[in-house]
Amino acid sequence: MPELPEVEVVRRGLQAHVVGRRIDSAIITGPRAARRHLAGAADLADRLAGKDVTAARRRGKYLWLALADREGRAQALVLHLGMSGQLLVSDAGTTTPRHCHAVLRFGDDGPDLRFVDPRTFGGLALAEVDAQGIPAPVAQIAADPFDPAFDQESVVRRLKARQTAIKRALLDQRLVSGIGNIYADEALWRAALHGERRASALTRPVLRRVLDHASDVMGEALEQGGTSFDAMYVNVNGASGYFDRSLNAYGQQGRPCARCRTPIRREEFMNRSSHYCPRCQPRPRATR
DNA sequence: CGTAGATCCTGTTAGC
DNA sequence: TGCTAACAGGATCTAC
Repeated sequence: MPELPEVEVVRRGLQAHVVGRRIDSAIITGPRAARRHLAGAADLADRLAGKDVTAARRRGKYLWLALADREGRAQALVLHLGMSGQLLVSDAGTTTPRHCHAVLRFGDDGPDLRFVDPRTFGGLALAEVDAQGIPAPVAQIAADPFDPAFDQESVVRRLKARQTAIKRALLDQRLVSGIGNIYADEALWRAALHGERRASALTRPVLRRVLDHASDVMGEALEQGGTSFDAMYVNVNGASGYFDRSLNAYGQQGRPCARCRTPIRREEFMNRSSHYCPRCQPRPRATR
């Protein structure tokens, strides 16, 4: 599932293959893909035509293409991959894949950009940007750990005020962005913390540690994902090698914990799976 | 406002 | 072999 490292791999692909080109036309076929663009799919396609792509940026799991019109006015095409979104750079003649909901065509002879998303949790929207170039829908998203503006002490302060489970807080994109279920479980395993521990009850050093682990695990995934990135195929699965080799908790139920050999457990939490070592990460007492 | 749970969706896989 | 049910989870909406 695309979390920060996978989305960053896609951003780099957009940087390499889309930035500096002028959009000639757009075709938006999936109504759900444009649901965040309130004026509708046809309006979105109209407004994209003729725009220059000036940058490919990211905050957490949100991607956007910075756009400039003929007068140089800035806007942004915000892209979210959801659960299953992919951005493919492919020649216009090639077969359109199943679940392709949007195509950008460019004024040059280069390849198209296609948005493919079977589960349709992702989407595109045109947005206004602020003075820093941040699109309106991204404004309430917190900095991710790789953002120069990331302020760990501020996140720790806010975590100390949260009465909710630490895992839920880590997944709240308004607190710290980029972390999804996989990396939350991995960070909690590394920090030897059960995800249902109350955030406010953890000490500041422990909170710093879990944030550091989240940053580390995503950085390591990015290193591996970045190397297997195919030049012409911008694929959210670029980091899949990481999933095969380096996970200690996520999807490891029944396998021995790498620290203590106790079998990893899987439980339902927040309508999704949580994976943890029952010995290294003991469940909190029934205080919550 | 903070918190918690339900919901959207379809390809893949496990199990009978 | 073929079918069904469970499973995957990011973001948003609603209710309390």
